[in-house]
Amino acid sequence: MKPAVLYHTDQAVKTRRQILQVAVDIASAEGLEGLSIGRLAAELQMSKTGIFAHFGSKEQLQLATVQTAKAIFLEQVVQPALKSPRGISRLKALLENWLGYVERSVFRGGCFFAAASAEFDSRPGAVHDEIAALTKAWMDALREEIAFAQSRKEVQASVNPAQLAFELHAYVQEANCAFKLFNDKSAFQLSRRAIADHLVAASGKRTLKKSKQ
Amino acid sequence: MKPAVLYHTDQAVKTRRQILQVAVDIASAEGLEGLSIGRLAAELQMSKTGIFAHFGSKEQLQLATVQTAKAIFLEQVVQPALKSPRGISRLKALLENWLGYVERSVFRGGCFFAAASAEFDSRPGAVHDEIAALTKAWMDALREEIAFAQSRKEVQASVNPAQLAFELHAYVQEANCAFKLFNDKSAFQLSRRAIADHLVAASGKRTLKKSKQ
DNA sequence: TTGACTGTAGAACGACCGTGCTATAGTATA
DNA sequence: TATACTATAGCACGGTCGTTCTACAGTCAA
Repeated sequence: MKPAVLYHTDQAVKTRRQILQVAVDIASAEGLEGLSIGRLAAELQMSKTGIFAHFGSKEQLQLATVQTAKAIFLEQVVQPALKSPRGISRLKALLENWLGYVERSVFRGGCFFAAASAEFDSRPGAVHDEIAALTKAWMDALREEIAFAQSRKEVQASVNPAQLAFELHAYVQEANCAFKLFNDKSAFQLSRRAIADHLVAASGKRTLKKSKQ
Repeated sequence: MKPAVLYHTDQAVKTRRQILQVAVDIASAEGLEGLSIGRLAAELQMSKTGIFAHFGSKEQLQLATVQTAKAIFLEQVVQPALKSPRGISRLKALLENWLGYVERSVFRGGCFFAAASAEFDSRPGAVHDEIAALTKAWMDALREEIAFAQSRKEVQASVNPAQLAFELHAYVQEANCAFKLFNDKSAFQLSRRAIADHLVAASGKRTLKKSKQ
């Protein structure tokens, strides 16, 4: 592998960004292995070398693609949620933004990380490690938000934050899987209902149903 | 594609079975696309032609592999649960057997169908359709068992069977994903806890905790 | 003993893979 | 205007893929 050339010019940065935009789209639907350099070259009307030189190896291309997906995820899911106040409110925003990001097909193949996780969960390497780290960070974020909500009495003290995070994450993941496999949007409805009911239960309020607002 | 030869001799049936056993193992860990005929030939010390002739095409090999996985799943998860009486008891058995089948690594790559779903959810074809049909059948089985439990008053009338099936399925799927990605068995504990708590809630009994038995 | 048929091997095909070498047009610097 | 360097192209390599054609040893029926 060539030690990944220099490439610091404005144009090079722009080209690299264009490549990665297409790469993320392909990878989300056909996997990070299915993402081939020849395929990218054809799609971008460039030579294979032209693509390759920007990364130096297939693995580096995959890692850069994951970083690009991470940036999109942060922009689409996490950042908008930061406008909501910490605690149950932000937790709801994170989950709802996640569902929205899958529902409106930000990535052609559904959640990029769900697809990448399934693809790399049984093989070693830097790509696996990166995806595992990012997934863990997301789970940690959910758990910490729950813990914060608990400190504000928005969530009952008897709730185990890791347990609740596991369950909420399971709901959104399941929505993604069901939607992609059956191409049926009703999975989002089930997921939203599961989240809402569960959060009500965790809050301890019997049946709230805030009338308006 | 050659029209998949005749092959009805005892020996041919045996060979085919041996091939598929290895195929299922490879496919669960490296995907149905990663399952290559050359790889299979090397593993079985046969020629590529020797393998190929049994199926006629890669797609037929993949479909046969899915059928083999289905048979194993039925044997490991569904059949043992049929010993439990219908209703909440059998529902619990189905879920627990599923967790056990992942936990003891019946397939090297975790749940075969979870992996195959993620791999084929974004592409058309017979393999996708078969996997979707099998996944749907499993979901239907959960839902029907819940509906039966409801008819026996084991589950509250207010519960929507499809909703509960979605949530329970989400828990087991999440256990599989977390276990494979992080190689951490604690996911099973979280999953079991989620299932148990949820079934208690659905049964309507406030906090049962049957003392012994 | 002959002949048909079965299961497998060997070799080859065209296509695509990731990667490396070399050349070159374009740009920036001197 | 001459020089250095950047970003990309062209081409080729060895390898693997799914697939096909042909050959052949083994078995079984006549």
